[in-house]
Amino acid sequence: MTHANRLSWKDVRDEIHDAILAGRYGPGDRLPRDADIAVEMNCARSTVQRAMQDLSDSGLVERRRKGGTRVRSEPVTRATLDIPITRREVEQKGGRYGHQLIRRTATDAPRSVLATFELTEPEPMLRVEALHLSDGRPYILEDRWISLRTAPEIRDVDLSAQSANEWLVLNKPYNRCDLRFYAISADPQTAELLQTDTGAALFVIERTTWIDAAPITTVKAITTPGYQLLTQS
Amino acid sequence: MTHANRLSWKDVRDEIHDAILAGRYGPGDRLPRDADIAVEMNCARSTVQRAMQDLSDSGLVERRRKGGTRVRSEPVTRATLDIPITRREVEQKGGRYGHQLIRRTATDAPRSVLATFELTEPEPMLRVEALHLSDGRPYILEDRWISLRTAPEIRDVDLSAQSANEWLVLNKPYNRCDLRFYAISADPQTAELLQTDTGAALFVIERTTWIDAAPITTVKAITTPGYQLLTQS
DNA sequence: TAGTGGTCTAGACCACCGG
DNA sequence: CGGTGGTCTAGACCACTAT
Repeated sequence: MTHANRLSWKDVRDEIHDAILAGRYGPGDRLPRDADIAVEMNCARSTVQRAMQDLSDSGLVERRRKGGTRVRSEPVTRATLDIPITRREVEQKGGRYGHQLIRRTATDAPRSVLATFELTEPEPMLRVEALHLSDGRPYILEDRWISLRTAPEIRDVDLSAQSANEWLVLNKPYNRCDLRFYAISADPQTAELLQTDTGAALFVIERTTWIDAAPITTVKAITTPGYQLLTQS
Repeated sequence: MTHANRLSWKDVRDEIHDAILAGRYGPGDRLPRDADIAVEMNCARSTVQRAMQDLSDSGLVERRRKGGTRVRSEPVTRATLDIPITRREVEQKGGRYGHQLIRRTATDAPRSVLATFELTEPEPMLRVEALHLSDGRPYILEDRWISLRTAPEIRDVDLSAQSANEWLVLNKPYNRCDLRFYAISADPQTAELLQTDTGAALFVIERTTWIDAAPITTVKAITTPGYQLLTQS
């Protein structure tokens, strides 16, 4: 006779997952304590803990000390996005990457940019407008603001040789990153730069980064028509 | 004299994180084995493992058995998105939620929908077009296909009382979910339903779900102008 | 303050995969 | 095959928070 195989945390996770989906626990219901589940399933408590951590990460349950584990009452679709640096993205699609520096201006940040960074005091910044190319054709138009307090070295970087995108990724690590997605209609100037029609619907990715509370950069990346962003499968 | 405080896995993570950012390990470089780091930092190997798991989840390093831990050579911005059910989203913004069933059609899936599900055989489906409202005004227009093989019960649901969105979330759990984001120009019909102008730039969220290999639903959610999707902070 | 999840430890064995 | 990460265990203590 063979004894039962040892349970893995994924087995525990799936069992609890199925129990919730089967309706044995409804939204808001409290699950048994980890320790009790461990006894019931004949495994160590840390194995249950590992399973619960995963269920919590994926948004199915919520855990609180003393409060126990509860099924999330408001279900969400939770997904992970990977946004590569633009050069890498172009090359992975089989294109030849290039970029053009359009304009480079040192100036104080306008109010809208300060608001994005959650700042109230004036901040000296470098504004960089650049175009990323795939096989010589426009791919992404970026309008970027970089804090000269947090990243003064950017003054001495030749941004026509290396895109601000890449320099920052390699030299200015961040702690916090906010993303924002939406659609805009191409204004005449944008349309011309992206070689498309005025009024075309364009997908926009805004990214803002900080190191601790210090602002690093905020960028509005305006993509060409047809661009799609996919989740990791 | 007090002895040094015990290290937490976050301390270990931050230390390694900083070492990478400071350039002590460059893209593609191999880090020491977990066991060595544990000795060096005077903690258990499992603590290092926990720290590394986090760094791996966040995309900074890649780990392989026998191959060791390496700094990811192509940096990515990794972010987590929470997409709530529409009713909840509207209510959270302080709006009054409503929805209208526009059309409901049982038919075989067209080729484009089959392709989305990665199917080659014909599949009977229910197509549901509906409008989500906030304070009586259009909020999201959804064009949804539901597999009648996987979710036959949907035939008997009154979709004017409960949106397909909510019924599915509560009754048809999924295993796999693909998301896709892009922008479109409003065609005349869409513009009328969303009470906006033809040609307006609209942000679109496409979501496709499966249970194991079986298709459940695919939905194209067309948002009203100005809609933005944000990451969790 | 007591109950629950969160973490650390030390040791063991397993699973994967590069050489 | 051997080296490395992945996981399990049993036990201990800590940290948060509901009651």
